[in-house]
Amino acid sequence: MKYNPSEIEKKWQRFWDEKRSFEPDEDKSRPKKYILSMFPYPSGRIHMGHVRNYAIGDAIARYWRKKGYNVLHPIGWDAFGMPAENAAIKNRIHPKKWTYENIEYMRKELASLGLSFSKEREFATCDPLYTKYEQAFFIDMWNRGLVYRKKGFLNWCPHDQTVLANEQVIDGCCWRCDTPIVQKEMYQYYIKITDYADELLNDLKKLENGWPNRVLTMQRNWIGKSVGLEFAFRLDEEGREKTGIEEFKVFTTRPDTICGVSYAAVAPEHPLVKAMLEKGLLDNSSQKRIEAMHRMPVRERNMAEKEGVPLGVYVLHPITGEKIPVWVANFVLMEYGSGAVMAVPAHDSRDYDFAKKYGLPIKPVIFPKEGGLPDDGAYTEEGIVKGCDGFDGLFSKEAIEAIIKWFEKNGLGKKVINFRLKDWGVSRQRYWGAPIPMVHCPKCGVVPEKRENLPVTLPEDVQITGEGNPLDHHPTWKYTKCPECGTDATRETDTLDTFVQSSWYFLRFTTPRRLWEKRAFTKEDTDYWMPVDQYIGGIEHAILHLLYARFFTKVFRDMGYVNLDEPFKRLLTQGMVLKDGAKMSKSKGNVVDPDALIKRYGADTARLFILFAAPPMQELEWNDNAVEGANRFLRKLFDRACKIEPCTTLPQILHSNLDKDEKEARKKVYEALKKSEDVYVERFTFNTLIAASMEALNALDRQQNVQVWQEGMWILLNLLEPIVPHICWDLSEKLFGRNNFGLIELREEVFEVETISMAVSVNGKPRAQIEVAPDAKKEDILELARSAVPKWIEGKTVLKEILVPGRLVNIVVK
RNA sequence: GCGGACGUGGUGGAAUUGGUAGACACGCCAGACUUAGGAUCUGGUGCCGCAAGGUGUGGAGGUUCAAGUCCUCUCGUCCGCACCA
Repeated sequence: MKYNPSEIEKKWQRFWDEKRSFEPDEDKSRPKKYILSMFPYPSGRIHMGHVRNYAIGDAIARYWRKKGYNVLHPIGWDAFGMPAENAAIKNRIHPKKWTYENIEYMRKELASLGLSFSKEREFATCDPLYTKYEQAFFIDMWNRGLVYRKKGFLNWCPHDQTVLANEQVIDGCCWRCDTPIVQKEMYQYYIKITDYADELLNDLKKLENGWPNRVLTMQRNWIGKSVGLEFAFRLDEEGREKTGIEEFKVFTTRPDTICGVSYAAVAPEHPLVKAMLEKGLLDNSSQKRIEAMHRMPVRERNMAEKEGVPLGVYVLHPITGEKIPVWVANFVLMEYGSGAVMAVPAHDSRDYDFAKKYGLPIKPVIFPKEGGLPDDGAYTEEGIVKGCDGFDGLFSKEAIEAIIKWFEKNGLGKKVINFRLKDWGVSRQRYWGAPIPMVHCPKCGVVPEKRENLPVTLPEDVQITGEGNPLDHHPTWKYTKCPECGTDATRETDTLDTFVQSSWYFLRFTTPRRLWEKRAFTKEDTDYWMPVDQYIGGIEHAILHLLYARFFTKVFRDMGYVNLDEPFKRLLTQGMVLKDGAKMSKSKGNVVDPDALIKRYGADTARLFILFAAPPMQELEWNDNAVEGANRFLRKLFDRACKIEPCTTLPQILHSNLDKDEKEARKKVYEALKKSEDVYVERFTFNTLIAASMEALNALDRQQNVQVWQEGMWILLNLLEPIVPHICWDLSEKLFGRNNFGLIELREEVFEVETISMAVSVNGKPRAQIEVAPDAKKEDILELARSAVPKWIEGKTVLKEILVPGRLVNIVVK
C-alpha cells in the first residue's frame, strides 16, 4: 500500500471532528494541562510562523492528552486592529466583513494541519460578546481608579486628521500621505500599570524556571526600576523674582556625585521654560532654538547632537550653596523623573559631552580606588568621594546612603524609586476596536456607560477613508443620554488598544461556551485551568503583550476575579522561520506557502519537517530538500508498517533469545521512548526525538524478527503521534486497534548489554577501542586497555591511568 | 553605549553532568535495481595525507589525566533597549 497523506489526513480530521476528540472534559477532578499557542491576527492567510507555533503547541497538547490529562488547547482570533482598516481604505471592504472572512479562511487552513484545538471555545476578540466583558472590566478599573484621562502627546497627521502609531511614522512623515507629522496634545485614557510596577518586577522571580532568561531580562529592563535621591533646586533670588518659580525637582541615582554638579539641565517641555517663554524672558535666538528642540519628536532627539540653551537663571546648590547655571538641554526627557537633572560632567558621559561643547566646568569628586581618572570622558564607575564637605573618604555606596540621609534629615529631599515603565495609553482614534464605554456629559463630566447597556457596539454604516475618526464623524452614533442624569451627552469616540483584548483572552478560554452569555469567566474554571501550563509564541511579544497580560491578571486578582498571580507558568519563545537567511516576506519573494506544502506532501510532512529542522527556540532555515527528506521518512514508516502483522497487545519478548541486531533494534526503540519523556515535558527539542525515532526505524530495518517489529512500531507510533498524528492514528488503527496510545513501560533489560565498547586514549588522544563485560574488574579493563595500545606506551613510563566506567580509559605516559 | 543570545563539516543540526566531536537528516560521490524517474536500495563522505598518521568545534591564552562544554581576553553575527539622569 502506498502512503496517501491527503486521504489519511481528511479521514482522521473528520473522525476527530465528529467524535469531538479534543474538547476538554468538564470533570475538574482530573489532572489538567492548559497548552496555549498565542492566538493569531486574522491577516488573511497563515504563514510558516503560524505553522511552527501551532505544530509545537499541538505536539505538547497531544502528548499530555495521551498521558491521560484533561487538556485545554484553544484557538481564537486577535481580531481588532489597523490592518482591517487599511484593507477597508484600499479595497473598499468593511473591516468587519474583511475580518470574519479572513477568519473563515484561516480556520480552514489551520484545520488542514490537523491541530487538536478545543474548537468549541473559539472566539474572535471583535465578537460583541467579548467586547461586552472587556468594557465591563474597563469600567471596573475606572471605578477603582486604575483608569484616568490625561493629556498626552501623539503623532498627528494634519492632512489625514488622524493619529498615527509610532510604526506608521516613517522618517517623521505619515506612511500614507507623506505629510510631516506633528506632536499633538490630546486627551487619552491611561491604565495605571505603574501601580503594579514593583510587583511586575518582583514576580519575574517566580517565572525564573519557566521563562527564557532573555525575556525576563527584557521585562526587567523595560520596567527599569531605579532608586535614587529626589531633591529640589531652589532658584536664586533674582531668578525667583524674574520667573515666579521657586524651585524645581531633580532625580539622581548618583547622589554621591552631587558635589560635582556644574549646571542643571531641564527638558524643553519643562514648566520653567514655559514660564520664561510666556514672560518673554528669553531673547529671540534662544526662543527659536528652544522651539526647534521642542518640535523635534522625542524619538528623534536621541539621534541628534546634544544641544542646549542657557536660560540665564541660577539655582543654589543644596550642599555648597554655590550658584549653578540652568540650561535647557535636548537630551533631558520630560517623561522621565521630573524632566530636570543635576548635571555632573565628570561622572556622566552625557553631561560630559554637553559640558565639553559649551565649555562648562568639569569637577571630579569620585576617584577610583586604584589608578586615575580617564584622560577624556567621564568616570562613571563607583569610587571614593573627594571634594565634598562632610562626605569625603566615603565609598560611592556609603556616600549615596549618607547623602540621602543628609537630605532627609534636613528636609531637602528624599529617597525615591523611579520606573522607566509608563502608564499604558489605551486610546486609539480608530474605528476597528472596542469602543471605550464612557460618556461625556456636560453636567457629570466623564462617566461610565450603564452595565446593562453593554456592549457599546460599533456602528456598521461607516465609510473608512483614513481621514479622521469614523466614530466621531458618524452622524448619530455618538449622541446619547448621560447614564447618570439623563442629559444629552456624547459617547467617547476613542477605541481601545488591541493589546487590551489579548491581555485576558486566555481567561476567556477557560469558560465553556454555554456560560458565555452569562459570564466572562468563572473562578471555578480559572481555578482549575489557570495558569497556562505552557505558552508558546514569538519573541516579538516578549515585552508588551506578556507584560500587559501579567498586569491584567494581577488587577483581576485584586478585583477578586481570579486567584492567581501569574498567568503563564512556562513560556516557550519560538524562533523565526527564514528562507535564504531572511525572514519570509512578500517583498523579498521568499515566501513558502503552507497550503501548497500541505497539498504536495501532507500536513504530517509539514509538521515533521518544521519540528525536525531546528530546536523550537532557534531560527529555522527553510530547505525544500529537507522537506523531501521528512516525507521520505514518513513513506518509509508507512511502508514498513504495512508489512507488519496486526496485534492488539504489546508483544512479550524474551530479550535473551534475540540476536545482536534484534537486541540493538529494541534498544534503539526504547531509547527513543525514554527520550520522549524529556522532550515533551522539559526540553521541547523535538528534533532530537525525531532523530532518535529515525535511528530506531533504521535499526528495526536491520532485523526481521516479527515481534520486535510489532513492538517497535507499537512504540514508535505512540511517541510520534503528537508530531505526525494522522499517519500514526491511521497505522495504529490498522495494526493495533489504537491500543498502543496508552502508557508504555520502559523495559530496562533492553539497555543491558553483554559487552561495552570503550575507548582507550593515551595522553588524551583516542587510540583504540576495547570490548569489555559490563561487570569487568577495573584491573582487567586496564590490563586490556594497555594491551590495546602497545605502540603508544612501549618504552614509556605510565604515570596515571584513569577509568571512566562504561566510557573510556585514559593512560598518561611520559 | 548598555543588556542578552549565538559562533561545531558543503548545509540544518547532535553531543542533558567536563569523558570516543560530527548522532539524525540534507547535499555530494560510487554502485545496484529499473517501466530511464526528482522512485527505491547498498556503501562512502570533517579537513590534510597513498598510508602510517596529523589536525579539527570563530581566534588567542589558561585550568584539567581529559575542554565544543569551565575561566580570562578577543573577533564576528543576530536580537532587544537606547540620551532613563
